[in-house]
Amino acid sequence: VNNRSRNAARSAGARQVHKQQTYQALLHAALHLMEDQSFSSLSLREVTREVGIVPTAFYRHFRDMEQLGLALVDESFDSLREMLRSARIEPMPDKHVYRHSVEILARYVHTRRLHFRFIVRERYGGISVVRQAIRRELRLFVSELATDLIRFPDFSRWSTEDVRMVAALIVNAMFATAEAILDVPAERPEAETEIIQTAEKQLRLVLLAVPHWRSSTPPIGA
Amino acid sequence: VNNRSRNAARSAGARQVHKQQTYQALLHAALHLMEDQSFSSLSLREVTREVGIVPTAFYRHFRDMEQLGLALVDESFDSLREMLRSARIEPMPDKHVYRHSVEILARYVHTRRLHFRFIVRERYGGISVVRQAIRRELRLFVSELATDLIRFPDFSRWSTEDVRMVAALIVNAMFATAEAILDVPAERPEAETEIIQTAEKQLRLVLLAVPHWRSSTPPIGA
DNA sequence: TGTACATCAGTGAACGCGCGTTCACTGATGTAC
DNA sequence: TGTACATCAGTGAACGCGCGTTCACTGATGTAC
Repeated sequence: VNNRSRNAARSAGARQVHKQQTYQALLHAALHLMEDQSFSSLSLREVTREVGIVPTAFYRHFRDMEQLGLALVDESFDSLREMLRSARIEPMPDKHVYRHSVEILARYVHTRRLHFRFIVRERYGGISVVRQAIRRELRLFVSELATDLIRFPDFSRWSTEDVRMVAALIVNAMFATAEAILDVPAERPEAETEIIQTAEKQLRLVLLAVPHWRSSTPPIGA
Repeated sequence: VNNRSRNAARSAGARQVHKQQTYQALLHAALHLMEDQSFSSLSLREVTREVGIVPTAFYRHFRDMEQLGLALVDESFDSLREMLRSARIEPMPDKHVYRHSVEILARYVHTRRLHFRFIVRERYGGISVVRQAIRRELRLFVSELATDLIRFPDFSRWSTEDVRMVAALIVNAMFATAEAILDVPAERPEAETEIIQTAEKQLRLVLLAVPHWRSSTPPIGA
């Protein structure tokens, strides 16, 4: 008997499963409602209405909207990290490495549209707590990209700080590209091609400079 | 008599002057209140309360908050253009052109703090009408910078499109830098030095690539 | 397996509040002669 | 300059509305034996 109850507690019961579904529905409803508005102008009642539960049920899942916002930051950065992992794993054609990288970005912007939109929208704009959380995650994200870059021979003698500088530049360009793709009007899908071409050129330009770089604050011994 | 009335109408009467002052006070109050919140979460009543007029008096100046937002876009981009003009007019030391450019940016971020914050915050985040207006102004701003760049010998054989691509990259890095400066905590002012150094390096890196660039879509005849 | 009790996701009524907007108004400023 | 009328920035009361949050509740699911 004791065993059975322990197992029931360990594996998810019907109640737990259902709660988890509502939780996910709240996150998705919030992202979905951000089509035409920012997170800060989203109301608790709107979100619960979209999910189909009563406003007070919200408090079974989050203390307030701020906490929901933080959950969205976590979920959205999971998508970004997955993108980075794709870029690492997929075979990179030496010839078209820039094109291929930008295409991975474009693909994730489409499949994880709501997550990208959330980060782009709330990165500078929204409520303080969410903005801080995004800023923190973004710093980690830049570091992860820097770690990837440093493996390439061109960066082998670079200082950590300078690699981060390049990574930050690329991440900024990447987000501007993501925003541009998100903004392509439905009636002009061909606009995306131009955006991708521009992003590819920007990436190519930045990495073209790398072999010629000489830091103004060279590492000790240089 | 007729003359006098015409002159009175032409030169600003006391009433006109006072109305203009209230108008400016509304714009400034809105920018000021955006310290801890975005424009979309700003209420008409908050703004009039800050100015010290009754809510209904707002309608003597703007049809609604959206119109006030558009006025803020115009005013803010005037500040940005003034910055570009500074960069054109001031003598550029050949040796430290990157450092100097970034310092002009930093100076304007401080003197026009509220305008920069407004653009950075509302560029991706806020209400649609304001976002569209910023996007439009930003495209013009990129073109203006491209026109400035194209005067430099390194860009002489570049296509217009490619110069715009570089200008857009620089403007994005510039805004990321502006945001970072705006975000420097009051108790750590020395953080700004690092931000400026990074921005300078990014600018140097991008322009280092320029002489080595070969467009993948070369102009006819190349 | 069956029963008695505990848990807890979701309900529904109620609250006080700040909001945008309407309307008729006031009184200082401007205009006409 | 003086007077009579027009303009219009700002006033103040009032409205209906959606909001976040409280509270006591219900009833399906879970637990103990």
